[in-house]
Amino acid sequence: MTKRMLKDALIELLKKKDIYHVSIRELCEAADVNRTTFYKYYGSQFDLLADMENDLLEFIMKTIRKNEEDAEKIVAGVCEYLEENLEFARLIINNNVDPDFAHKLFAMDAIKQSVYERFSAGKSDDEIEYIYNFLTYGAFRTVCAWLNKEERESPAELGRLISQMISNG
Amino acid sequence: MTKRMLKDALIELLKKKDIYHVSIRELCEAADVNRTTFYKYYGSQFDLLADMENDLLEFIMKTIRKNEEDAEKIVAGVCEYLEENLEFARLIINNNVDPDFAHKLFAMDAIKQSVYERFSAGKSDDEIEYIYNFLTYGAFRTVCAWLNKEERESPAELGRLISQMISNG
DNA sequence: TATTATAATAAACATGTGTTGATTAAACAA
DNA sequence: TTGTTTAATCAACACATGTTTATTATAATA
Repeated sequence: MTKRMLKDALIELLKKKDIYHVSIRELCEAADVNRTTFYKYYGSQFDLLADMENDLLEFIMKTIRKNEEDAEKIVAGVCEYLEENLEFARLIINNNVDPDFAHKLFAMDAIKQSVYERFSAGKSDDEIEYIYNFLTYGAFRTVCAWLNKEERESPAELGRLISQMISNG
Repeated sequence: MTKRMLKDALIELLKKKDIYHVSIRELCEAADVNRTTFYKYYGSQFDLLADMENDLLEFIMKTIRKNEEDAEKIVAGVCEYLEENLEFARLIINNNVDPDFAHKLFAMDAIKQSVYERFSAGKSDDEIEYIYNFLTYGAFRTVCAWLNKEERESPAELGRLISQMISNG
């Protein structure tokens, strides 16, 4: 598949330079794909990276949905997968092409629900929405910091820490 | 000043299209600045935008540092300024050129200190660092959501809400 | 005033971008 | 096999990018 070759080539190139300095020409050359073909699928390097981001998201969603128990288990599950694909995950996270990636990663019913259950008492819808935003992005950033560390706690431990922060402790 | 003209021109262009579709040629034309001159100062559109981001940060820091009291007042102060420059602030926030913008915005001693005072008991340095990350990015995202709303609460109210979320309530 | 840094312009060049229209290759059903 | 559809290539195009080298304004200073 052509798309696969382009993605693989981009991963290689991103080890040497950041996304802004990857030219479409060299990308196509590395992937051995015609430049016209690239434009048939993507509009830019960023588009391609965004597509790879979605691959990651989809895979995580599939992996996770089996055991949608509580927030702690979900976060731990996500982290486990991210750690298994450490290089790629770091690459996606640190190139932040999509400002809504955090939202997509943690916008799961199970999490939203647990936020509502925990915090909805006596709060307006607007306030709850703020809280939900606050928590998902806080959690996301925590996961990023964790991923970029060399000596990481276990995914389970981080899940515990984050769910503790969410319900505060 | 040449830089000023480039910045003003970019603001105008960003009202019509996003940063990826602003060409340096048209930018220079709009600013009435030679293209070579542009490259003397900046490497790309993104560079220019990042510089504008720093302007915003610096101004906020100057405005805020007078009354570095508690987290609530600081957040309220930041929001107040952002609201006064609503168009520009939205533009910067929604174009997220710098993934560390959140950190820069809230990485103030007063905030860090209040996090430490509130949460350091019985926690390792690593944990505290996670918490600090969690809270600053959560707060940042909340401010973003607030800024993008049409009918916003007052800055003081948001400051209250965020400081509540930080110390949990 | 003449002198000397500094900022901005201008022309030009090789390379990258995004799009077109025409051609070839591969896959598959009739 | 043939014909048909779809994917990929190729050549060529106008335009943008990033850099260089030389030239002209515009200051500030002696």
